Amino acid sequence: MPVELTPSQALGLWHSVTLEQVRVDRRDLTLRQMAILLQIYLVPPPHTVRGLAATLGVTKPVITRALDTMGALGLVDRVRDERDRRNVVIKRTVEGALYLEKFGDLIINQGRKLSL
Amino acid sequence: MPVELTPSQALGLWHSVTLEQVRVDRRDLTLRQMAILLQIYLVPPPHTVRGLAATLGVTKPVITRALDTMGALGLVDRVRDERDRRNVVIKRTVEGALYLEKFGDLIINQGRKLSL
DNA sequence: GGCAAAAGAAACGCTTGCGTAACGATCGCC
DNA sequence: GGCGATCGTTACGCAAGCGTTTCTTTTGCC
Repeated sequence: MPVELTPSQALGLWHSVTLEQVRVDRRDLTLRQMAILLQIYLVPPPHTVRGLAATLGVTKPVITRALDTMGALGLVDRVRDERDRRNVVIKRTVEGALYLEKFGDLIINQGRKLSL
Repeated sequence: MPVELTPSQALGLWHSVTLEQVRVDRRDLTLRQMAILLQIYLVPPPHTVRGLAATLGVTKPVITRALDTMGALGLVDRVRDERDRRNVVIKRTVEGALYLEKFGDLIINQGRKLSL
């Protein structure tokens, strides 16, 4: 079931959601951090640094840094993979799930408000 | 005409758009910069630093810096208001309009691809 | 057991953004 | 004409992100 949007609706939705998010959230995640967070929570695990780097098309340190930051915010967690101790498996957290749930509600609510 | 989205659709849309934007765009605007850009292009002018700061709920230097950056990228332009020379009027640019047009297309296309 | 390959992190120098505070230019108004 | 208020910018010290390179740990394989 695709979502059909007009150009006005598409940008209008992004506009209102972005605006509201800036107003409400002190954390101000970057676009990359948001992409990583959504990837972790919407795509079935396991997630590794290397895998995320490949998916996003960025270098590994970018992922490491983003995980540092979002880990400090409690949005994700890192656990060493015991079966291959070179790997780190990125874990979801309750707080991260709540964060995205709230964000999803924001999108839905702003979508409903779209007039044009 | 509101846009009705399920939670999966809302976050899924954000996920795919964000991901694609990270992969494609080297500019990597922050959330605040994006909010400012959309505000400038979607809301009727005139736009001032003070007005944008109030709308976003941030301080004026935040707007000044964002305009510096986006100005250097050619996405916006600044012109002194001749009727009240304290004011600066923020102007749209062709490049900025193109940027958002492309971004809108991205949203629409990713919306169409949504499956669940 | 030895060694190249792989994964993630850390180090480096740099750029950009932040919040607060101070500043210069311009206005309105008495 | 003077003067407080307003607008946008700049300065400051700091935190966070960047790309590249290097390092450490661990693996797989001969």
